Amino acid sequence: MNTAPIHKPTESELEILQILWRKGDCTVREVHEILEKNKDAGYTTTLKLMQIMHEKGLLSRDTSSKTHIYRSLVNEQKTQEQMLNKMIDGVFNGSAARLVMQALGNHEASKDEIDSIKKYLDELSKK
Amino acid sequence: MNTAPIHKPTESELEILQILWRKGDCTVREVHEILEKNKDAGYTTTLKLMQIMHEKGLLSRDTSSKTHIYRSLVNEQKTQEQMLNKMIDGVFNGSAARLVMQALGNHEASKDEIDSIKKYLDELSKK
DNA sequence: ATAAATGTACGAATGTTTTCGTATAAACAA
DNA sequence: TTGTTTATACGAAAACATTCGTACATTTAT
Repeated sequence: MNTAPIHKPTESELEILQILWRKGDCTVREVHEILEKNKDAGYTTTLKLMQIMHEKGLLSRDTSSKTHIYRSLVNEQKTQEQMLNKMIDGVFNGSAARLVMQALGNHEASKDEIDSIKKYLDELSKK
Repeated sequence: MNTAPIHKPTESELEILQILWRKGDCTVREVHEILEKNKDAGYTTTLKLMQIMHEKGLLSRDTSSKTHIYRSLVNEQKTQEQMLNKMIDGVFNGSAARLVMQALGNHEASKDEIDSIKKYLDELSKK
């Protein structure tokens, strides 16, 4: 037990979390500027979203200076895990294998990727 | 190009689609009875949901008899594909391999599953 | 024939997420 | 100093999604 994911993040919240996971701590403006590239929303929308996420306990923030700095409180791996499991159970009839094949089939995995997966599978087999 | 997914299905809609994918064409009652096992909602809720899905073009229906029969108009594979791609790009930084490993690591894949994935990977390698 | 069961239609309440306008304060530049 | 830019706060509208009640029609059983 590590992070407490009482609220599962919404779609928009996930976009923000992703930015924070990649970039580390950010101001609202920094997040907004990245968001803007793919999306079309006002600054106060992003602000509000992040404030709500803070209320929900998804983000912490440092308010010691005027410009607040936000940090993700939810673990990237855990979140990935949750979403995947949900998807496997819900959409792939509980078969991780089917999900894996679907993923690899489409996403044009590179040779290196395939090799690393094979290696990983060998490890799993041993156990 | 096959199915036209103008609206991406919501969570509830996905539950219904899954039933239709598994069972084939169904009446509202059939869907509802399955839904009820995991969920707690009234019959008319399911009805309304399916009517809306029909409006959206997610389902077709045969109204020739009093009891309407619904059919999914969206392709299971395509939908899985869409959801996966979104997840890979959005949550796994574009790396199918990372998703795959995460999926296999947690979901306690069986020996058979692992073998079938290996076989699949070998096929992919050849190309 | 009539009552009970089963069905659809549909409006409307509820709940949730997303978006934005406006107020206000602080920092900054002229 | 005074205006401009850059922040936060926050209420409330707008957009969706979910749930249910009620009306009404059609079967079905008595």
